[in-house]
Amino acid sequence: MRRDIFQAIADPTRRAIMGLIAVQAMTPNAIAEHFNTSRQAISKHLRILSECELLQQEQKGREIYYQLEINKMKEIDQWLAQFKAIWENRFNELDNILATLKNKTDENESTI
Amino acid sequence: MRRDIFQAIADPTRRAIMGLIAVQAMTPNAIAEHFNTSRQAISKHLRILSECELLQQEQKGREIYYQLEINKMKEIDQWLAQFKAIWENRFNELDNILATLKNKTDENESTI
DNA sequence: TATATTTGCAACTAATTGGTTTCTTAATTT
DNA sequence: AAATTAAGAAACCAATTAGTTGCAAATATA
Repeated sequence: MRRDIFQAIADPTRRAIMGLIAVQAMTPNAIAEHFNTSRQAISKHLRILSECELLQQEQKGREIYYQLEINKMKEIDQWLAQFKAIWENRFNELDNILATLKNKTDENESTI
Repeated sequence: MRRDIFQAIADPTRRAIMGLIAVQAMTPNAIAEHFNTSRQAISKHLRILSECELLQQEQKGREIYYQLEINKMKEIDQWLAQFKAIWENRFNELDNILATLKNKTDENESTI
């Protein structure tokens, strides 16, 4: 049952939960009200997110407020960086091609 | 069998495949040599990636060269943007607090 | 033409997943 | 003190998943 953050975000309900508690901490019951599934199902999702260290929790009486541990999300960004490097590089290459084409056009224009 | 890009990247083998063919196109056999699993298993992963529109393929004789469709990866970046906005915002807030603290210190120093 | 190679597809299996129901614990309210 | 509320845990179920084995189609080579 080794879980990682990529498995955590694979489920659409979990992604929705993450969006919900990204800014504001919420209790499991409050979260469950936003979905069609049972509180227990949400509770299991919260446990999975928790195992991935994606949650902060604060107990207040018998309520537990969960909030997204936003710093953990940087791990996805870091993984994505290798691909971002490629698409930005290709964009720059395209940029160079366009610039070269433009220069050639300018040269042609100057000979008119 | 509705697949999305988040499910595609949930599997560690698939993420490894993606890293492998991000820069250079490769055949299924060549990809499979990098892993402990069978060629058929890799083939299934490629099919899943394909269904998520994460692959470009080019047939050359009886070989098929697969390459990552890097533009599709931007979808993850777009989803991540909402969280990035939060962590950058919090960083700026921290920045402001530090700046305020520094100003106060400067004021105190000027009264010495 | 016969054989070998590359690949995809279908059927099957074991493990995992997301969900439900039921139960327990702990904290509040009446 | 009794009833209610919030939440986690365990047992179970249907669906999905990642993998295997076996096979068929297409291309290349002898």
